[in-house]
Amino acid sequence: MLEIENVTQILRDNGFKVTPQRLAVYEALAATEMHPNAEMLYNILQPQYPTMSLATVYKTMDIFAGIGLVQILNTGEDSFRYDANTSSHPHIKCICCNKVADIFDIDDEPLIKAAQEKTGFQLTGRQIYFYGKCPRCQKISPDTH
Amino acid sequence: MLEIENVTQILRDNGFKVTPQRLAVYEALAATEMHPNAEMLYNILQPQYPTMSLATVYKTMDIFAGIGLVQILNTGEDSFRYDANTSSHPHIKCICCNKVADIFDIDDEPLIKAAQEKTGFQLTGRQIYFYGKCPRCQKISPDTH
DNA sequence: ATTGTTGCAAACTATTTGCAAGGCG
DNA sequence: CGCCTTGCAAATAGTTTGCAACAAT
Repeated sequence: MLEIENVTQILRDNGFKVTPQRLAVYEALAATEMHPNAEMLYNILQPQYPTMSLATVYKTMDIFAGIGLVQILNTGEDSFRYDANTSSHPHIKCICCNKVADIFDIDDEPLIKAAQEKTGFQLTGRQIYFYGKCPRCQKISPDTH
Repeated sequence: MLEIENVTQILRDNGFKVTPQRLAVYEALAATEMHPNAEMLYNILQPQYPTMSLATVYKTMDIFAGIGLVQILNTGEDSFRYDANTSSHPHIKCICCNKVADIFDIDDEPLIKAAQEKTGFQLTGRQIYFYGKCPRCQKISPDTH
């Protein structure tokens, strides 16, 4: 969730060129809450950037992930999703509508500390995913699942 | 981590036939702690079951996951890993040697409860992955990462 | 001017599927 | 014996790569 100037700066600092495509990809990701995968991003960008290619989206996300501008989510689907919020927050996915949401303001420190102590690992990251039925889907189809 | 008789029973109860391949796949998975992906399982089984095909491993894991005999792990690799222990325990992966280990006896209830309250979801499952450097790799290459 | 980037198409890889032969119930 | 399963090969889908034209520095 950075300003374009900051994205520009971070790209330059890491030896990458600043291109309209890269900024557009970042803006599109930062502007949505849907945690899109590469194809969703490509479809979002298509109208404004008709020559944008899926390969560019992938290459861009690869670079962004490498320099800490985005994080990659594995919710168990066949494709990766992306999040412009790089803080290590848990995510939750509705098993009915497939929406992926953030969970902020939840204290996972005790769990992390316990994991570190139990395993002796030097922890560098984590991914926490919850699955269930969202409030909306509970109303629509209360019985399924 | 069930006995073969139990696996047999569960397959039958769910209307699936009991075949040597299915039992072999289950045994191979239950016997290892490496959290293998389909290809690793295939390679493990190959010597004893030379006609075993990768497709059979995939189909079998699909059935097993469906009837709760295995769980599928997404550690962020390009392939899924499998675990014969279907309890919802966290996993930890070494970013150096890529080993995936279980974390047992860790209390994730508070986090789950908090997630449920924050989101209003009816939770049905979760996946918790930690990443870092294992004790062994810390000794071998203390500086990297 | 140099070097990195784009965008197309082709390559690649994990997984799934169609189908004929075979095996379980 | 009927139907499900196997195992091969082909298909599929997400992602990556090669490369020539192009653009950022």
